[in-house]
Parts: sequence; C-alpha cells; structure tokens
Amino acid sequence: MNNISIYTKKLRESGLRPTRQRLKICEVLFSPEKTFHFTINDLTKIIEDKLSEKISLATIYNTIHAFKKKGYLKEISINSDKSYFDTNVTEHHHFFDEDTNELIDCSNEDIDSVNIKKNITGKKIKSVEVLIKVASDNQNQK
Amino acid sequence: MNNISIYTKKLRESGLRPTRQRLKICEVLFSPEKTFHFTINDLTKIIEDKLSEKISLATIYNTIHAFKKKGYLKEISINSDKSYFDTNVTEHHHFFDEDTNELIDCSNEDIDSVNIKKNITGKKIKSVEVLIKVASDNQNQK
DNA sequence: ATTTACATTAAAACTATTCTAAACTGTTGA
DNA sequence: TCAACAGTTTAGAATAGTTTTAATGTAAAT
Repeated sequence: MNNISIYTKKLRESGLRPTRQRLKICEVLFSPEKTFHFTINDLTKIIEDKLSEKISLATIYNTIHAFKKKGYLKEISINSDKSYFDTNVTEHHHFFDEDTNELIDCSNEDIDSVNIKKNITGKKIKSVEVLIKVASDNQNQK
Repeated sequence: MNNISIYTKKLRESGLRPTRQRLKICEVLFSPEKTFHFTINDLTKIIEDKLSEKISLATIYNTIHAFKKKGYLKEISINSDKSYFDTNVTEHHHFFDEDTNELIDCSNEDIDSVNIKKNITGKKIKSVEVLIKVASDNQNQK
C-alpha cells in the first residue's frame, strides 16, 4: 500500500473525503519516520514553507479535529495559549520545557506506569496523561 | 490571626498591596473550608453575584497571576479554551469530566505516586501532573 | 453529464487573555 | 497639610487562537 492510499484510508475512516489539501496535510503528519509534536501554527508553516502550498486555516483545523476524534492524532493537555498535538497516539507521557515551550516524549523507561485505583462512578477513563514541567534551575515556576 | 491579616500577608508576600479589590478576591479564594477549582470566569461571577462587587478583569487576572507565581494557587494543565486554577496547592492529581468540563481531585489513595526515573539534562522538575480524562461510557473521546 | 452533498476559502466573529492610558489611592516626607 | 510619587484600578482597546459563515468550488453517485 503506497502512502497516498494510506492517507486516503485514514481520511475516509475519519469521515473525510481525500482532497488535495487534506492529502498534503497527511503528507506532513504521517510521512515522517519519527512521530512529532506540533501546533496548528507549526503545521501551517510547514505546509507553506516546505510544500509551498497555501491551505486555509479552516481546512487545517477541520482536518486535525477529525483525525483527533478518530484517534489518529492526540491532543496533549498543557495549559498554553495554543493547542499541542502529537502524531504518536500510543500511551506515553511528556516533559514540557518551560524555557522553550517544547514538548519532549517521556519514554516508558523513564517513568513507571501510572496505577489508578479508583474512578468516578459511572464514568469511563478515556486517557491518562502525565505532564512533567521542567525548566532551568535558575528559573521561576511558571 | 484574623482573615484580613492572613489575606494581607499573602498579598504582600505576592508583591501586592492589600487593596479593597484584592481583599475581596482573597475572601473568595481563601475563606472557604474546602479547596476548589475555578476559571477566571467562575471567580468573576462569584465576586459579582455573591459579593455584589464589580472588579475589573485586569485586576482579577493580575492578582491571580501574582498568587500563582508565589505558589498560593496552582494552574492545572488541561487543554481547554479557559485556564483552570486550584486553591489546593499540595501535590495531587485530577480527574477531568469531559461531559461537564469539571475538575475533580484525585485523592492520594486513588493513585500510586508517580516515579520518574530520568529527567532532561540541565533541567529541574517543576511539577508533575497527572490528568485522568473521563466521560460517560457512550461518549466519544474528546 | 448532472446532481447532490461535501469542501475550500477569505473574511468575519468569537473568546480568553493581555495591554494601555487615564484616573485614582494611599503613603511619605517636607 | 499638602505635594509628590509609586503603585492600582478601570474601561476599553488590542491580540491571538480558534470557530463560524456564506459564497464558490469539487468529488462522487446516479
């Protein structure tokens, strides 16, 4: 299966038609070997600078949200003015560098798995996220 | 020590003079027996409705940020359009109910302490937050 | 081919938050 | 007592990320 048909499949499974614009977005998100973190702004810049393509913000937002809903992207919980997304949708945690506003994967060797003993009645656990905020020693807490 | 002098102390320690407006904010934040979670909007509503006071948003934001910087309030990392704060500044974690957008404390009996084995070189761990997102069984992941 | 439902787009709207500049307050010291 | 000044409050403007709108365009089904 080539890349285009993989992207088409992901789009259709997310309830979206495979259009030129959406395939470009897929190319950025799903062709790199390594997973990565991004904001909408990052993604827009990559599309404009590397692919010399101009896709309207509305299309980018719609597509990202559809992928997130389907589970092809994860949104990372950080209190920030921007939303951060992750193309690594497996269970893993993050460091957040407050000096650089950078997200860094926390490998499974770096942290013991989190054991939750109780849950809210009538609710199902949808996700467990650990966020470790770090900064230079001489820096105040954010 | 009465409440007013406690508030005054907290304000001064946060680098702020104890003004009428700021003392009102303290009254909402620090007089309840139980700690609680709030957004700026919640806080503004409480001040307007319960205390029949009108304090400008700028003052509320400034004061909250000063308290956060000093460590008298914690900001909870949730990816949301709003910022959530907590008057409980001790180390503890949260459930986030996606149905109601409500934050619920996760008591220390409900979760094993998180053990981080490695850290980013040259950085200091500022905080470790676990966020457990929950929703009704029949609901899609946010 | 035609039709229909879905997509794209630029621009406007919206929302939380931050900034601004003017008016105000309280303290200090002459 | 009062002038000076440092810090405060405020309404409103500005900003930034995100969502909505409404007109136009395109893919796919018939």
